[in-house]
Amino acid sequence: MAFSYEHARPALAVDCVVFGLDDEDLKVLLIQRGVDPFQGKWALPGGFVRIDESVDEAARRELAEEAGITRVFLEQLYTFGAVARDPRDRVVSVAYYALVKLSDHRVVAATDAREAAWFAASELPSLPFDHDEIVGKALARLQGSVRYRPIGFELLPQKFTLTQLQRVYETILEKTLDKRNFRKKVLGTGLLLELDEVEQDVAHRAARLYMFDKKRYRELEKDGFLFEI
Amino acid sequence: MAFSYEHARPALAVDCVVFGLDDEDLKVLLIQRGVDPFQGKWALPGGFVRIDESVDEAARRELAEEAGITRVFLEQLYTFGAVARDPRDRVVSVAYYALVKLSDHRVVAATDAREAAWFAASELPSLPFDHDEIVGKALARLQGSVRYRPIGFELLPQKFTLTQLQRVYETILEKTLDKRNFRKKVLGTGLLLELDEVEQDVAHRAARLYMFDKKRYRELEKDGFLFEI
DNA sequence: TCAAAAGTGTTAAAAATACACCCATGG
DNA sequence: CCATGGGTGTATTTTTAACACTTTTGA
Repeated sequence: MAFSYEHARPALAVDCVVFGLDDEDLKVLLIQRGVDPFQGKWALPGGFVRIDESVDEAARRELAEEAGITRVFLEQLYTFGAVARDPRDRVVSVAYYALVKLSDHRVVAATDAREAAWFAASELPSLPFDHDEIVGKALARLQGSVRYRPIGFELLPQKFTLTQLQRVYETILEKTLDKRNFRKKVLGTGLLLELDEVEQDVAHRAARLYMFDKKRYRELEKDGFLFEI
Repeated sequence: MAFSYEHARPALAVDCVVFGLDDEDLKVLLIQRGVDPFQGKWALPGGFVRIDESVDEAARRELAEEAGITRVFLEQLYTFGAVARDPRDRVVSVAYYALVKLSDHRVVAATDAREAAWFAASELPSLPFDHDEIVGKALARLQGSVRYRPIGFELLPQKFTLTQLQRVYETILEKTLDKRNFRKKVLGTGLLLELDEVEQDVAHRAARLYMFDKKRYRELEKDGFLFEI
């Protein structure tokens, strides 16, 4: 079956920059390409947009198919439309970035026999197409967004310590923060629920656990409240 | 001549939200559609991406063709990819927003006999496709960007008074600002060149003219300087 | 009892805000 | 001479930044 159009059409693809955070650093998920061009090379997960799905749906589908990742924070990043960004065909790609709780996705499901693996964002191999540029833009967006929107929580388990949260910000912003000032500020937002629980199995005083109060955030947001760290 | 592909492909279009500022308010440029669907209705300027041009180039070309607008600030906004956003065909649209000096484009060149006109952003007619949503997103982006990036100047003549600049911010942010504090802040950026000129033909004391120091901004930007009003 | 991280307040500096009058110009 | 907008400084409040020790816990 073939499809015919009066004018030539670019192919339309999606690519996803998936971020995760572990004890060491910020990670990006890469997939070993199963097809040419660049077969065997590490690249961003992605694929072509089908005719009967939205572009957003395509991004979610590719994440699920290629990495077994579902129900994550996913947001459109930028559309890359240079004529020669793909050496074979004209392909325009809508890039997305995702934030996942690494604890949930430590073992990446490489579904169709393709390898998937986490790489430190600061030590990525050189990537095919314009994927280096896409990752660069995603990092910049992440750094810009994390201070003004409550998305840092997406990288942590549902229950987390304030020190873990501080590490999220320090890792993304690439600078150290003052512990007391940080706590003052995040608790000052009124968006952290203090739980009657502490972390388990640590070889020192156990820290209190908190949750992000998403419901309250949505209410405040309606009234024009701006999150800021 | 027809083009045939193994898989069905969405058509790829661009749409542009062009902002201008006059004495009254913030304006958006609309074009009367020359073709179906929605022939005769006011809509955003735009059109299909050609196979041999980048998406950015397509946006600039459409602006030039449909409105005679060239050499303006133009930036990608968001890609709209819902399946049914166009009632006839599957069309994914990469939206852009542009800022123009209305003084330069007061008379819009309606090239191919189609009408073009400026509408107050707050009183737009209801637009076809998802163009209402696109304009909404463009306004939100403009409001978010104007405080952190020196783009307000794009709406003014090269030489402007501080009162004109203040009006840019007041109009976009939809709130009044204190004159003394505003001046303190913009002059404090060190990015305004004070000229030895004043405005002409006003029935009161003539205000001093300033220019944005783009060269100096680019230097400071390299060193991590962040513009902020 | 030691190591390791949790938890906690105050002070100083900087930035943001509120606020009102005189000045220059053209009509 | 008057109407119109141009231009200017200070005091207060709020926000941010700097900074160090005691507590808890498990090994």
